[in-house]
Amino acid sequence: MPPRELSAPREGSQGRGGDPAPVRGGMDVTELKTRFAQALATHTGLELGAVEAAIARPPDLALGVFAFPCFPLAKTLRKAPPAIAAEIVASAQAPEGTELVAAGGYVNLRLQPGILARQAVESVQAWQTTSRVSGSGVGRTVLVDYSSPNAGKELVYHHIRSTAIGAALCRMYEAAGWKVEAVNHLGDWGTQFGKLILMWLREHGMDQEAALADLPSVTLSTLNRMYVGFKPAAAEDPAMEEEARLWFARLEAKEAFARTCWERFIEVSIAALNEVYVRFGAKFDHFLGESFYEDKLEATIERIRQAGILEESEGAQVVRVGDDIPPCLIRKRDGATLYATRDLAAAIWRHEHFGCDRALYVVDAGQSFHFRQVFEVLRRMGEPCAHGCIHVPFGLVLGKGEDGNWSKVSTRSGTGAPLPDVMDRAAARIRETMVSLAEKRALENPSREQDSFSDRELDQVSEAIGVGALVFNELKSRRAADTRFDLDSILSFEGDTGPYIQYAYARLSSILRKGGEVIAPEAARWSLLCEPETERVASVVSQFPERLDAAVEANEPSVIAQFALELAEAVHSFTHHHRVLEVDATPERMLLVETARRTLAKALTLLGLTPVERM
RNA sequence: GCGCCCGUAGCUCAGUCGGAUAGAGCAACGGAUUUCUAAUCCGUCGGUCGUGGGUUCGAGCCCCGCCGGGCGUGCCA
Repeated sequence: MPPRELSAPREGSQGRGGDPAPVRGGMDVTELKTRFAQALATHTGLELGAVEAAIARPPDLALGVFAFPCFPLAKTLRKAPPAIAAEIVASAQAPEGTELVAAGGYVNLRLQPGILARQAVESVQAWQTTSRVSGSGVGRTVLVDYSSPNAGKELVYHHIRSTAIGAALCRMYEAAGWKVEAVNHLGDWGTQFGKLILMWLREHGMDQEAALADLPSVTLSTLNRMYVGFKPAAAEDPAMEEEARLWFARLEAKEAFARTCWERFIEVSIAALNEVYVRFGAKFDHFLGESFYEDKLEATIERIRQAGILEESEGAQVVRVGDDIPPCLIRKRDGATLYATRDLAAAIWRHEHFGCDRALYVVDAGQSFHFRQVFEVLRRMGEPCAHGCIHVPFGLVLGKGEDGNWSKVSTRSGTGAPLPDVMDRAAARIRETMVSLAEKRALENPSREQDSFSDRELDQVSEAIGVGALVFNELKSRRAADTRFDLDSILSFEGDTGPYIQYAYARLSSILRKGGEVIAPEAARWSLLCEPETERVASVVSQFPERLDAAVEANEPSVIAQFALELAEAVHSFTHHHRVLEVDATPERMLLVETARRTLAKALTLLGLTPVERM
């Protein structure tokens, strides 16, 4: 029985050269917020923490960078909020480089021209030198269990969801200072391997020696062919079902022939998986499949028994986990163990070997129930790993059916198609677009010098944009939402898409290429970076660390995806409104362009997209 | 039946700790190219935030009821 069936799979930055100058004398965003809070606290008699918690961001950057609502004070002070705001502004001292403005019931903190840009530049320099965007996770370890497909089968499109989310989470945690252990809980055990062994034997006339000798020729498509072929073959010869079960029993008994075949099948599967994983930068520190825990199950059950929570119920062994949900099945009536048993053994083993503070299970929302049970059993066992276990659920990948309605995975809509094939198709479509666009440009503007691409570059760029577009589509919405597979809108250069962000990055890169050297921040005339479009870029850039922290705490890659979109929009607006090269403010604008570019590259990389210099 | 998730513009979605006029993209319509990539930008149109109560100075957000949809629910994984 395959673990985690189709509908339920478990599933570099390119900064420019040049050493960033050391940051000094600057004030980053959080520091500024604290100073603002201090100024307010002394004049309101409120606790610093309470003030800091109340501070919000105004809806419009023109109002300021921070806002303090005075409404809650109205009752105690017995004054109208606008009057309170006016009083605070009159008496409190604004931090250096800022001014306080009363607006309605709010006290807003406004920055002097260019301060925002300076903050952005210094913020990026700070995280660039430590190569970590935020330090909130330093000293802690997180284990991320993701992708976790069945061995012996090809990845199909919907596997992209767990893989993209999990891989992004790994990089996000790393960027926040965590030590990350990425684990692939491969479905590498069960009767399906009895079927594969039997099929392989049949293909060699039931001659074990011949079958063994031919093992090196096994590829993923061999496995796939046998997997698909078993059902029709067994329909003709019903005895095969029993034979397959027998072969799995021999595998469990470590019988040499079965074991050797199985090892080769797993080896081929992992190699094939890695070929796909590398295309979205998914990496695993450990492939620890279900088979790995087989010899640890009895000890796990013994531990449950010793905790005094194992009960007999209707012939099975169970643990009661609450009044509102059914008990967690540990051992079936026939003595066999279950999915939950393996997850319990895995949770305990992993915690003992990796010492992780947090363990994420990036598995679809359909298995919420299962994880609730497993985590509750761990808690009742008194296992220390229990409190750090977090199920990170996500919605379905929907495809458009022939009737035009969105529905679950199916081969026809493309969501059940092999994942590498879809990636190839996406890359090919981007390649076509690039070529036809180049032709169009040459026609419309024959005098202008056009970028030309070698075949190799064209391949690399279209791969990065095409695959990146697929990944971005899976990450841009909240995990809980279902995503929709519609290649046309995914690959569009317009709207909330990967290519739109890539284009912003390529534009910035192009400007930097043509602009040459970037000045040191110490030499910058900050007040020249004061237009609304310029400040918008600076504002978004300077929010990166806090947004990353929020994303990590919520285990939500979409927070980073939305951030990347916001930054891309700000960048497009900026480059459209303001010339960077050959103007008075060129040195300063170049500095901002470089800062935005580095930030965009980092955000894209966190999500699993490869930034492209030209497109 | 019970549990979990979801319901925001015609469509797809954001909306942070409850805070200022609920924001984007697509679609539709109208503009912008002597300009570093127009794969872009700017504007117009479009909302009883499913619904009825409650808490609050203030609710898309919190609480309760109802309606609609999805997923799950004892020997699969």
